[in-house]
Amino acid sequence: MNNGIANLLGALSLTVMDRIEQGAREVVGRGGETPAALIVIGYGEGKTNDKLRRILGLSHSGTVRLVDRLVSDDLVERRPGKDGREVALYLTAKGAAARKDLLASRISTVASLLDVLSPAEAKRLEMLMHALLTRQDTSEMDRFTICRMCDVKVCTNCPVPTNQGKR
Amino acid sequence: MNNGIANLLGALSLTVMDRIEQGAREVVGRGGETPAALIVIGYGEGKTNDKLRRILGLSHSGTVRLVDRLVSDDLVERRPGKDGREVALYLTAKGAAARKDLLASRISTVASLLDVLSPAEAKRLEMLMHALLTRQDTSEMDRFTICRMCDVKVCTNCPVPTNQGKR
DNA sequence: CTGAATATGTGCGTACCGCACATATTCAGT
DNA sequence: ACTGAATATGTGCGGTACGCACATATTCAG
Repeated sequence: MNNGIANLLGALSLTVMDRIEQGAREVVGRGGETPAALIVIGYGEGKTNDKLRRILGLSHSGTVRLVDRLVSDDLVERRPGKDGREVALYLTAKGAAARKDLLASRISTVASLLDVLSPAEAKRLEMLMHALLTRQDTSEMDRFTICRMCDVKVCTNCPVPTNQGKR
Repeated sequence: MNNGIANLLGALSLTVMDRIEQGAREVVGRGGETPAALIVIGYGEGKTNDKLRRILGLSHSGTVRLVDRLVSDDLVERRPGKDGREVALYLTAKGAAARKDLLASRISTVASLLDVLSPAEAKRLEMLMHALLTRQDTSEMDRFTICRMCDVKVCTNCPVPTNQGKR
């Protein structure tokens, strides 16, 4: 009977995402999965269109149009990939800057919610969230999708299983 | 320096909302704020269009079109309100059933994520989340917006401040 | 009784995304 | 080497979700 806790986690997650999305929209002027795409592309440069698609959980055409928007905003470049079929996605200088702002906005937004906790409480919460994520079954919970907005600079000791390899 | 914790909470919130939204789309066949609207309308029957708008954080016209969709799906009825200008929104029988499914889907989805925690861990997490929400400054964190997807049936001891009055 | 405030509805445009289809490249098997 | 399957991308088309500006109807304050 975790229903009360589930409701709490649902409400908390809703407000956290409301705030993150609002901040992201202010930074890049776009919504949906577009901000996440910018972060994912910068996470591993030269990423292919199809890998991006799977991480974001979008359809193929949706991803192409998303990249179209990023290119028209001068945030992303399409370069020829190793394989003649592939497209390699790279951030422009403007895109890298926007990505940096995006990550900073996300962290500061969420951190401001956490400020009401004492250091000891924050530490306990951290351990519980860490355990919660570590113990999930990764086969159905794709780690790149979970981490698609993460700032690896501040994420020491990532709890999501098998997050070592770049692939 | 809550940055590591902030990143964890961001990642957790993202996956929680991913799952809730996916379940909601399967239940009502719609996305965006439409599922939340169904829950909010059922939360206090006879709600006016404008109150719904403020809770969902949408524009006026966006709310009108959202209600149009709910009406065309036979989930909501527009009845004349007390004030001649107002419209009173009511759930149809189909709408009430869909709302119930929506809430059940949300709770079971989140609860399945929580199943990896021991009862003691879950209790600790509950207390921390409760404190986190209770201590927020409600003036900028509208409580109805936070709770717009909550199931009041399972939310005993709601942490969001001044949640007693209906207004 | 007149103007302001409130509440709703509409025309129009846009962002975001999926389905079906077309095209180009690579790979496996005979 | 050649043919079909698999892979990766792009496009036509449509639908959903939403905002801005405007129009309309009702209520309220002076």
